[in-house]
Order: sequence, then C-alpha cells, then structure tokens
Amino acid sequence: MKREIYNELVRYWLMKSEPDTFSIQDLKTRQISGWDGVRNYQARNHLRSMRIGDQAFFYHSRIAAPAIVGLMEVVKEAYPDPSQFDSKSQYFDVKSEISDPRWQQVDVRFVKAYARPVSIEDIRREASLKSMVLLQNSRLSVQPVSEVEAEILLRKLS
DNA sequence: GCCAACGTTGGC
DNA sequence: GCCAACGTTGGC
Repeated sequence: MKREIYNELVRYWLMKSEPDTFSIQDLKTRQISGWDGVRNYQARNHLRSMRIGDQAFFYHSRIAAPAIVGLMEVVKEAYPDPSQFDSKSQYFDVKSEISDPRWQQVDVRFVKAYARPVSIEDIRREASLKSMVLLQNSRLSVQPVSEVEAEILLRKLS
C-alpha cells in the first residue's frame, strides 16, 4: 500500500488507554493532552501518520467492559515523547538518544464523552465491524479505523 | 488474577 | 538470522 495514499484516506483512529492511568474524564479536564507512553513500533508509526484534524476514538481498555467512550481530535502532529528521556518516568527508555528519539506522541483535544459507550462486545456483535483492527489485533494501542467503520461507530454512539 | 497472543531480546 | 525465553497487553 502506498503510504501517501493511505495517509490521505485515514482520517479516523482508535487509541486505547487504561482509565486508571488516563481516562476520557482526565482528557475532558485537560482539554488538550499529549498522548505519551506509546512503546510499540507499529503504534508509533500510526502516531507519525496522524495529521491535524484527524479524529480519534478514545477507548478504555483493561476494565470489565472495555469500550469506546469518547472522541478526540489531533491538534499537534508527532513530536518526540519527553517521557522516554525521563529516568523517573515509567516510560523511560534507556536506549533512546536525544539526538535520535525512538518514541513520539501527538497532542489531542477533547471533543466529546459519550453518554452511551460502545463496548467491544457491541462491536463484536456487529457483522460490519468484524474486520476492525480492534478485533483482529487486540494488542495494538493506536490503530486506524476506516471511514466506513467510523461512520457505523458514530451512528451507534450518537 | 489468569492466561493467550503477541512483541522483544539475546544466545547461539 | 533463528528461535527459546521472557515481558507485556488486554479480554475475560
């Protein structure tokens, strides 16, 4: 797949967070936050592909009923994640050089928190969403969502 | 809290 | 460069 074309098409993403660490309510309070701590190359590459204005679903993971709970918007494109250089951070990476940072983050802005989240169980039940990366590659914390999938999700969430 | 699935590391 | 061992993620 050609990267440029792929980037043109992908306007929706899904980003996971454990609510105990960072929740949709935390984002609502802060309004704008860096999405730090991503330490997986595939996820990082997705962060690098994000463009200002892209929309991202906020997903709460590792809870009893994992679900899409909100929507956010990319307001700053990828830049080095400072936590990789912070030896006191849980995200510290001793192998990352300041001159050649390994990990990146984007800034996101709160758009909305949904009164009725769409759970992974809901998604699994929906045949038209069966090819979502969420179901195919459950460990990827930053993932693309197709336009068709996004439209279906947005309809369910409204 | 368990454990399957997956990613990374490092010895050879 | 293979692959066993290990570590992490995340649904259940």
